[in-house]
Amino acid sequence: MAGAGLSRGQVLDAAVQILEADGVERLTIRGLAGKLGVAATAIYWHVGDKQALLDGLAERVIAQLGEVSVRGRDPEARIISLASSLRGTLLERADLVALVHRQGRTAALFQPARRVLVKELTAAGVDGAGVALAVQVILNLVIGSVLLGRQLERQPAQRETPEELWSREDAPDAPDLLKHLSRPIDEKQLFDYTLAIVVRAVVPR
Amino acid sequence: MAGAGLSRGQVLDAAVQILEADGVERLTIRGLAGKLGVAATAIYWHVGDKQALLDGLAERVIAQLGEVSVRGRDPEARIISLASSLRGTLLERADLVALVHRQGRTAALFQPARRVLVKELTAAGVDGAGVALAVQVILNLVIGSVLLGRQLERQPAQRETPEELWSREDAPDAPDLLKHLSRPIDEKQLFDYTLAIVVRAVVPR
DNA sequence: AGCGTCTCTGTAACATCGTTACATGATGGC
DNA sequence: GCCATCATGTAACGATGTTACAGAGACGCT
Repeated sequence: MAGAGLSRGQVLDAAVQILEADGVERLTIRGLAGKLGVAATAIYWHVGDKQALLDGLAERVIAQLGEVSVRGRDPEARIISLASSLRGTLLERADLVALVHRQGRTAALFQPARRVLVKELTAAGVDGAGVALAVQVILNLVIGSVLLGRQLERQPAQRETPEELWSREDAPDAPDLLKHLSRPIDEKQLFDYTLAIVVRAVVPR
Repeated sequence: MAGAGLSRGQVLDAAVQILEADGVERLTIRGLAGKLGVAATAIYWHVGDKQALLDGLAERVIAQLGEVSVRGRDPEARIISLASSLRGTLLERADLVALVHRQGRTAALFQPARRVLVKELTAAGVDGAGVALAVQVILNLVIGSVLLGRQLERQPAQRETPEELWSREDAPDAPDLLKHLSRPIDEKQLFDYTLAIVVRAVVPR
């Protein structure tokens, strides 16, 4: 590697790999340098200190994961498909999203989706104040779902399983209720359900 | 301090203080010991390693912040007040909530609220499957809002202000829309709005 | 060719962090 | 008085982020 010369891009690439494979806490300057066959100081030369490294990663994630696609005929369907597919994309890279969040760049990550939503909602006949509000409502739903979903993925052994949290006294004369409460939650179903409610309330028809 | 003898409770108290004053990354074994006028090994004796310390903190936060109160006459108003006040309480200690989240104990933190919600929704006439779904929808709203709100608090200097994110081409012939988009978001208003939509859709009337 | 400058990399060190091995003091029961 | 348990301190290890500093290589200029 020493012969070919290092570049900022290569460093960030390797950092993303470590990040996705081992998590943030395992992303270390020395480890990154080792992966690249280089001394730690080379990292400092190309990308700066660790804060700059994380900023660079966030920037890259924002550029790569921000893109969205819309499908569907009516505004309601288009908005739902947008939010749902965005959630799916981000959930596949939930660790990267968490990094962006930690770096305080969440707003930037959602900017492309925000633009599209503005367009769709305006086309649907929502007025200025309503658009600004509705856009944020929908995006909050997405980011909330992603941040929560990440926890369920990354920590497969939640301390308490749903079964342990509920006892019979919580649902005195309703074994049916208890059964439903103890069932693990299908996050996707939950999201789709909430999304449908919100979009239906926000989009005029 | 050395004369009185140290206790696990005192250690956790001091840890909470550091946590709220300086943030997680500043919570260090040596710093904690120093604050207590004690050697680092004393911490290990009383609470174990750092993982155990964080677990203990999460446990304490869960016990203290989990409580909820409900006010209002009809089920809809009671549920809204519950969710809204829970959000307020958690937002005041958003760093502690983030810690609980990181420890994978989010479910436990919300268990008291979950119990109350189950009761309220059942009283409102929602059936088993509906209760399980509605409870989680509402709580996801709360935790999502808290996790997002924390970022806005803790990092007062978001990299991009709302004004910088929008240019005139985003709203070609609608200066009114652009004005609304550029305005900073009132998170509380946003939450109340979404909450009202969701509760109205979930509670039969 | 000689020289200087700029770019890039390595060596070595510093402070800080989590953690542990080990010794030492205190305290109370026998 | 003696010993076991409790509680704390000293000193060290390895890992981390970071920096000072030196050197290699390329390139242009005289």
